[in-house]
Amino acid sequence: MQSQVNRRSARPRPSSAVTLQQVAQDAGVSLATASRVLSDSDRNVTQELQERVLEAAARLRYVSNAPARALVQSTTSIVGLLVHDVNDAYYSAIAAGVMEVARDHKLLVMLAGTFHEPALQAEYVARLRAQRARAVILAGSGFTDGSPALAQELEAFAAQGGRVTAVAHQNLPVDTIVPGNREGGRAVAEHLAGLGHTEIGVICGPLALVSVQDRLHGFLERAAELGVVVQEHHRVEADFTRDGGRAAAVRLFRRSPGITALFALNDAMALGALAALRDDLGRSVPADVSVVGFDDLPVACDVTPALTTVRLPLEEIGRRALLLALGDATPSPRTLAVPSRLVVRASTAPPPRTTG
Amino acid sequence: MQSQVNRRSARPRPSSAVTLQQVAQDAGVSLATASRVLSDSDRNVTQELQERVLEAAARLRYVSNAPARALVQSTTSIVGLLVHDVNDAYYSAIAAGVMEVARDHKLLVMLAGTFHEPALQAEYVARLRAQRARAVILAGSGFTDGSPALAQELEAFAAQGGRVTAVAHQNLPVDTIVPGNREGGRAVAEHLAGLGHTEIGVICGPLALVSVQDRLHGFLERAAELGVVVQEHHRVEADFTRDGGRAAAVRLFRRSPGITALFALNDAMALGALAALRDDLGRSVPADVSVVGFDDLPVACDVTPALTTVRLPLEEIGRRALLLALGDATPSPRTLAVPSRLVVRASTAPPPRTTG
DNA sequence: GCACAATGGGAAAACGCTTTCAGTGCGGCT
DNA sequence: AGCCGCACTGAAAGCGTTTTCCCATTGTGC
Repeated sequence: MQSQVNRRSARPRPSSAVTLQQVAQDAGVSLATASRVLSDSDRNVTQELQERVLEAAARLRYVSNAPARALVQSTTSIVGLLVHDVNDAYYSAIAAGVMEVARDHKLLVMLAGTFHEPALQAEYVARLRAQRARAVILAGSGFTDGSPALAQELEAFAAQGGRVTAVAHQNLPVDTIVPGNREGGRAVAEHLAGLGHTEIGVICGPLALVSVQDRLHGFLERAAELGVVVQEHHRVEADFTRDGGRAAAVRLFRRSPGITALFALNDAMALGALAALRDDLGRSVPADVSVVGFDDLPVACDVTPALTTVRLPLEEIGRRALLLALGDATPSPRTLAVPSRLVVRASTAPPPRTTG
Repeated sequence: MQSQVNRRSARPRPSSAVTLQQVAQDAGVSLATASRVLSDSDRNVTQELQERVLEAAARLRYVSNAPARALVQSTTSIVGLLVHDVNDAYYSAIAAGVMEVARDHKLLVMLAGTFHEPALQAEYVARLRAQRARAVILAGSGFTDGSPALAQELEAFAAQGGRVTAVAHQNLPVDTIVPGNREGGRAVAEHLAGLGHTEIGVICGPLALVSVQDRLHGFLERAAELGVVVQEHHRVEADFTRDGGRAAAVRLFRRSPGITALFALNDAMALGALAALRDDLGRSVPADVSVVGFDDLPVACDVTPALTTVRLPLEEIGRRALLLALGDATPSPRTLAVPSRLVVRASTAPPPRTTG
């Protein structure tokens, strides 16, 4: 007895949406003709009929049913954008670049926040596959162990004709953008070593992240080349966030008070470190301790002292990522290197004299 | 003779996507049964068949064709989110709230950046209507003159069964979230007047924006009540950005050097003003000039001095906006007030003694 | 003036799915 | 034992498009 009620009330809606059929009727033409007028087909339609259809469509405020269209064409104008955290300036910047290209190409962007859960990442790719999205952009850095579930989903997506671009991922058989992480790490090492620092602390993000690994290894590599050894206990792993950076800085200085320079593997953590040095540790920057970040988020030049950091052209990365996915599929997978650049500001200086 | 060939080769792509038909075949059941198993219908299917279908689906990595599904159900799990600028922390925060609720409700979010062009706003609503989106959230503040094109599109969208929530809009016949803009403005007036400021400059965003108007009027209203008159030439209109705020601050102080407090109508502009005071005007904050912002973006506590501002619970606004759109449609349109709160930090202090 | 190509319009098929409707086999009741 | 009803499966209709196929009409060359 309840099934009746349920079934009725479950019926979604009258859905009074205007259909092409109605437009055709209103214009006094066939369905086929109306379709030809409104969906820039290559078939010609008489001026006269064309106008009648256009007018009817405008009058009825007709917009074509995208799902129906997608069904018959088996493609859509949707692209997916996967990020770890929507409310992170790093991803906002990338997203801005993506949106720009999307606007120019009349594409719709589906934004998916994975909330740092790897499982959600694969799930979203599956859903995007279900949507028959044209492309997916993995903006968030990948994990060094390469999640197999994600790889499988991407494979299925590609098999279906979807395009994929990954940013800072490893071992994924898709077009990949390689930001100058390693190179940026090297530049930081050079800068700090050049200033005369020898006791350098490093605040890492999750070591499982590809970009963390690249930045760290670039840094260690170049530091070693320059004769600066970063001791194991001068490195701490932290959340890739402001709070993570703050806590890590405190931990690090409690352990090794002699540190004169701090390299945080992204700006968010550097901001936290700055706060910790100022509020928790009472050290002044750059007089007592130099601080370097990574990414060059807009905030970097608004803090005091302005943060020395490595600039990654994030919007450009977003643009390139989508463009790559929109380009020829033939010589795939390709990789595209995007260079980074050290930006020296006020947060770095030579180490204090070892007053004795 | 050619028709044979054409029919095969004209098909857009092999589109090797797995269909439900194939799953059914693989499982040795009918299309209907497979559908019932995979689309949580209310009909029962034998344990045995259920397993066979599930197994086949997993083996073939089947995901249902969302457009096809949308076509028959005439609804989707898509919600649209319209913002003015993707790369603006204000919208990132709202978006984060929206994404959170979207994740919990298994919805897909289409993010549309209008790049401050009102025309794009209406166009995106139309495209979202074409997509049969379930709801649209207008996160960007509306214009006081209420764009008629947008209103029309929204009406059409609603007529089709779509839900709409607007944030800080006026005269739109849709559910609306009213952030405590006016109230926040009042709190700022009280704070500054209480400190003893009488020469207060205001850096406004575009006056056509509803939220700018609300913040400004709340401020002026309360200031007047407390006997503080903000002269016309102490108010400047600027871009709602950091650079806009910076330029405006310079302009304002050139014109009226006697100002002892500055109220920027959002944090981005306040940041610019801080930079201008420090780098261009050589005034110290808060000793010479007090500065107040609005929004309480995460940066606000990272700048020096930390910014006194009005906190708007942006993520909460995002969550509420989507929840509102997902709720009952019956008692619509509704309005939901979200309170703001003054957060006093280090950028405000009593005015300097009028040294004579 | 007539076969023939070219042009443009309309009927109908197909896209992949959900859901209705009609069936089939089975157990329980009188 | 026969019938009804129950529980399930499968065939088929339809969602709103695009696109094919076919037809009618017109213009063209001999």
